[in-house]
Amino acid sequence: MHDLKKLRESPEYIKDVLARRGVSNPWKDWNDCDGPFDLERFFRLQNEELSLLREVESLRTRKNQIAAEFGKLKMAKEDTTALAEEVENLKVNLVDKEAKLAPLNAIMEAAALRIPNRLDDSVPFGKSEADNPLVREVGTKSLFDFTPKAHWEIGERLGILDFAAAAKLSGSRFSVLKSDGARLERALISFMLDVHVREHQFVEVLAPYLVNPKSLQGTGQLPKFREEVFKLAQDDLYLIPTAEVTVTNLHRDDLLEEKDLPLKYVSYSACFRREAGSYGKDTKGLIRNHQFNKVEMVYFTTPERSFADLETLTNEAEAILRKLNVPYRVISLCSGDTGFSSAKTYDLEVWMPGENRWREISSCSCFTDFQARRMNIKYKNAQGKKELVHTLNGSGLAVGRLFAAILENFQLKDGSVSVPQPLLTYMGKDKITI
RNA sequence: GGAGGGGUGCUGGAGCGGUUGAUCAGGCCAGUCUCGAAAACUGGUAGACCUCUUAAAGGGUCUCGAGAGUUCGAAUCUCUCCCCCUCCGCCA
Repeated sequence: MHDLKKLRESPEYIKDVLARRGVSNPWKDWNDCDGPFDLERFFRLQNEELSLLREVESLRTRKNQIAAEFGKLKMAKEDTTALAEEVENLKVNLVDKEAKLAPLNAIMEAAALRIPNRLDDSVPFGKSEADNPLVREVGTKSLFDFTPKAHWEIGERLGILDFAAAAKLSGSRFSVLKSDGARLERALISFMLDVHVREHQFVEVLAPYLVNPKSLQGTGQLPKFREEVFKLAQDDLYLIPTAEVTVTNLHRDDLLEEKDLPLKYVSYSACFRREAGSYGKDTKGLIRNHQFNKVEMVYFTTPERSFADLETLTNEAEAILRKLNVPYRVISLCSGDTGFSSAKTYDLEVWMPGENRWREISSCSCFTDFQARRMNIKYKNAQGKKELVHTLNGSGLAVGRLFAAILENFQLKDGSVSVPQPLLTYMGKDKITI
């Protein structure tokens, strides 16, 4: 969420925010307000809201004065009928004005929640993922003297992936891991957590998978991505789409100390996404499941260093791929492809020889103060002043996709898969065979 | 699920319906003292928003778990909801 005062005082600011994203009307698809909503209406309602607020406040001022005088008169046993009469008329007016103001407040807040974060100057302009510039490519793609298979073929043949069983249990876009598959998944989770905790000084967190709507709003999943999250209707609870939600909300309404920043957390969690609107896309394998495992990294930092921290965070995610020797590339998301709450995002993509394409495996973003403002997360700076923190997060990494990348990159001609060296102690073997 | 207790500022803890945004203590910050520190003493210590000013200061509104109500006036009374704690039952 943006600073409301800034939005009001500077139409130029909001126009700049939108222009950077190439968005002309952030409310285009907004259906919960009566009638079309655009910038013009936004500013008009803002003015109405403000003048109404001033009226309400001055009426309340008088009301409070009357109450105080009333008390004094009562104490002195003097006549209060004149005041009683005045306040009675005043209240009729006040109630009327307040009744007009409340819905206006609500609609303006909802409108403000739909304005995306301001992109950093370094974010390249572009329309779609086709315009994302390559930052670097690391590792070399293996040469196969056979046609490499897709991970679902390898996995099913080895008996470590069972999509038929998953369909029986739950439906499409789920997976069942068995034997060395289950163990590999667990190995990857442990390995990544260990690297981040031991080598990158993260604090490990294990948090609930069910959260209240307020937590989802804090990180910006609501109201914008309502369609994406699973909701438990009876309880007003939601399944987290990422551990970013729980970990970032850990410090909601907190006041942090500057000396403790950056605070670095890493959390494993299962993640749940409805994947509405992606029917028929990536229906096979582990790439796009309703439930998947992910190790997530979160930073709470200062405005001065947040973009430098984004480089560090990205590098920390990359470290996993370098250690495993999986070829990958880093791309910088262009304006059209950067997420709603993010000011700048790097994506990590791994090479999938079976599919002959790159696949996103991590997304590292700097949210500036966009999330912190909604969550009211501040820190005391050197001058003792309270200031909003900056938040960052990145996958470190998506486990299912990494699982798939390992099967595809380290598959052998005989259908077995060699286990990368760092995973040997976790797997207890160097090869997955039938 | 049953019975009971409780939610107040950074923390603890007060608060007959009337200058109580809130006594007091602790913490924290600053100052005095000191070579320095401790102790002692003095002062300061909520946030959001509106308004005013070049700025500082000032004025105003709202906030005592959340929401609604009673009243001229609510932290204080009423209702609903949420959360926490204790005991019993059930349970991984």
